[in-house]
Amino acid sequence: MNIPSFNIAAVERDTGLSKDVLRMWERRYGFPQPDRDSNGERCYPADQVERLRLIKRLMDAGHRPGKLIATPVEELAGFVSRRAKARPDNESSDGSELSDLLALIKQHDSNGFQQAMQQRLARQGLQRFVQDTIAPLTFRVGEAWEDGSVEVFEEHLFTELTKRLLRQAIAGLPSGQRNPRILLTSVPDEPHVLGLLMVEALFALEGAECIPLGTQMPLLEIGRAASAHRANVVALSFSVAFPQRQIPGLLQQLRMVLAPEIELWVGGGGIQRLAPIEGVLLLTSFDSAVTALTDWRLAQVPA
Amino acid sequence: MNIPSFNIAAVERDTGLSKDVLRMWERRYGFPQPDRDSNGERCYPADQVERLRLIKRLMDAGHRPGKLIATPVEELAGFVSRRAKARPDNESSDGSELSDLLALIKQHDSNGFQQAMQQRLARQGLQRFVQDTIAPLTFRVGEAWEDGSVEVFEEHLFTELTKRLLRQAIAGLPSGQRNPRILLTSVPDEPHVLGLLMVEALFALEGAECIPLGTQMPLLEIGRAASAHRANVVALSFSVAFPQRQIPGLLQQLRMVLAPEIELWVGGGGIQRLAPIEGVLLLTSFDSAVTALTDWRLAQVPA
DNA sequence: CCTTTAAGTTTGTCCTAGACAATTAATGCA
DNA sequence: TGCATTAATTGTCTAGGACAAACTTAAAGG
Repeated sequence: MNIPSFNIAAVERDTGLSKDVLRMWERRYGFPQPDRDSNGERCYPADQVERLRLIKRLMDAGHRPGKLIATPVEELAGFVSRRAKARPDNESSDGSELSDLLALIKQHDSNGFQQAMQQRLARQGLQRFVQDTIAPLTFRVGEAWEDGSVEVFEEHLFTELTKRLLRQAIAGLPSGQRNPRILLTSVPDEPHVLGLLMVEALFALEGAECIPLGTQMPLLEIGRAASAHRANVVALSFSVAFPQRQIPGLLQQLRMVLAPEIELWVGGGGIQRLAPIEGVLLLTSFDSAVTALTDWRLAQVPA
Repeated sequence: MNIPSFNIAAVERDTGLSKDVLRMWERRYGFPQPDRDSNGERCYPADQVERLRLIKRLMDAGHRPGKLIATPVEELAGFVSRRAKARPDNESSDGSELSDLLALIKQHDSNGFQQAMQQRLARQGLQRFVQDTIAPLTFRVGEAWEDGSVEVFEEHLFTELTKRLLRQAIAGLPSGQRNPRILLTSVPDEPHVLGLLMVEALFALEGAECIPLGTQMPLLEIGRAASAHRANVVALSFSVAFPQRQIPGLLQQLRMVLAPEIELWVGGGGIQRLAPIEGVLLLTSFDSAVTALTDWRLAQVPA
């Protein structure tokens, strides 16, 4: 019947823009400009929701809302990711292989993608597979998402299939009593798990005992879990999408919640430009993660 | 230094209670009653956050907020889940085996749990493992979470380990060109994936081609994904935790977004008490899911 | 006595509009 | 050119009012 129209809660869900922001933009910029139902409540037409999603995507890519909203829709499509722009086209032989993998995703060829990845895993071994295939490929997918050449559902498919691959690979590794005990999780509002799985694979390869708790653990729960599992280390991951400004406060709070003898390691795309924090170890690369593990073991020997 | 205190956004994150609700309760019931910082903004002490989390848990178990807030903290612990109360103690031999599995989780024995589950999988086969082990165990964990005998992080551990098991089992099944093509996902704000994995296992066993897109797909994206993957069926899952009242509206919207020849199947704990919806097939049990698949195939034959 | 209908409570979400702090951009000055 | 200060931008918080949907309880009917 009537064209689907969205109430403010639905728009928040579908765009990721908070109700406060939606109302504020309407007040300040005059967009969006939803209809009102009999009850005076906002009804967003589908095309405005679509434009909002585009704007959000470009904002995540580094653009500013004021400019974006002032720009007519047609021009918006021309905006390109800052990241993608900044990176020169270093199409090494490896880069083109990654492009092939990406192409499989864009063709929605799940089986082909899985086979190609399995092959690479067998060829490279788990460690190099994580560092040289999954990590750069994830980055490429993020870029492509930003510049609009990959749809959301394609990104979801990639993530889901890659998660399965990694979990399978991890399950194949030996387990048992190992050291240190590393608890892996993320804070609330951080649902991305790929980074955690990648680092879990590396840690497990190095002989650590990994305790994967999934994502989105409330801070107080992380503290309890660490005690209950007698963890030596709590490892968190923040994706590039996580609001940067919240991270320092979160880490300080968590540091206070956590027993002092438990180390706190933090990694992921979201912490690359972060100032150092007392009592928190920032892992800016996979190599630094492995180094952290080695260092921890060295520090234990004297004791 | 100072005791960790939470601003309203942090409390929303950690409790799942929206800012609006937090402010409303304060206005109506006088609880919570946060301090104010120099800027007049709410600062929730840790103990109030803790009580809010307890209240939220009991609300999810079916209690009403008005009563809960009026009740002193000590008594709150005595409240029990309605579900758990309703169910008589039918401790069959199978029930006690499930209790053993639950006990492993409570002892934080990941390896023991994984081994026990692997054993059951081998003994029962995938279909019965899903129906007779994973499903009732998930239910038991939900109950135990409601009555407080299982911590949040224990539930997370259970979920994570079970996800791995299921994904591994699914990966072991044959794949290729099969029918029908079923796209599996969930709507935004529905992060629970276990139900989807269970039904994916069943569908895959029956020879369907499953396209897992993970959770939390915006409605418009689900429509696009269904077209792009040429799906015959879109299958959604709603957990018991999902706000019931939103479901009918969501499904109607999705039905409009979706091409009419694509079927929409919906299952999960959240739809058990739902009124029928035009053009949507409600799967209230695993058996009905398998039946739906059979019926779909029968309907295709004449064409 | 049980079932259904009607009235009354409870509860969440939405509304407006103002204030301010934190970030980012732009200016002036060395 | 590089750095410090001012200015613009932008998100989040606050307050209290309104209302509809969900749930409870009371009343009426079979």
